[in-house]
Amino acid sequence: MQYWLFKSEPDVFGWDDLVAKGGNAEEWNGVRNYQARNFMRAMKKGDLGLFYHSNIGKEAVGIVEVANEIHPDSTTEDARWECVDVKAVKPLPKPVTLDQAKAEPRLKNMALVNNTRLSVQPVTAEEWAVVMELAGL
DNA sequence: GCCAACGTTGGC
DNA sequence: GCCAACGTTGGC
Repeated sequence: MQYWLFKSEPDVFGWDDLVAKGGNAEEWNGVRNYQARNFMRAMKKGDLGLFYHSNIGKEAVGIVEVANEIHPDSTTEDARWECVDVKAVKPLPKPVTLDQAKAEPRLKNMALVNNTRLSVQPVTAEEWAVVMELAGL
């Protein structure tokens, strides 16, 4: 069981959009970065992830689950690009902001803090536990 | 809206 | 295989 973080601009596709799928899986397409794709390749069905809003909000707002493992990205003909499917699990009672993550010493090594441009990234079990604590779970 | 960081592309 | 040019992301 691994933990991940998925970034999305909420004005393009936000947490509310995923929740609106009613628990159905949504293709996490549009990733055009090898590092991010490689992380998706490593994902297993049932892995959990944070849903993070970039630009607007800059906070983790919900928990998602990997519903389907890596497969071709339906939005491109380019076979290099693959993606997983995710579904909404539950919202965070208290969203965890980027500022909070930066201010929290136990999260100082998070990719979210150090590698801002990486749109799909791993989260350690320790970091996950801290985020859950900050989120009120 | 700007800019820094970073990744990719393409000429040599 | 190097590196300059360019494009994109995302915080501010």
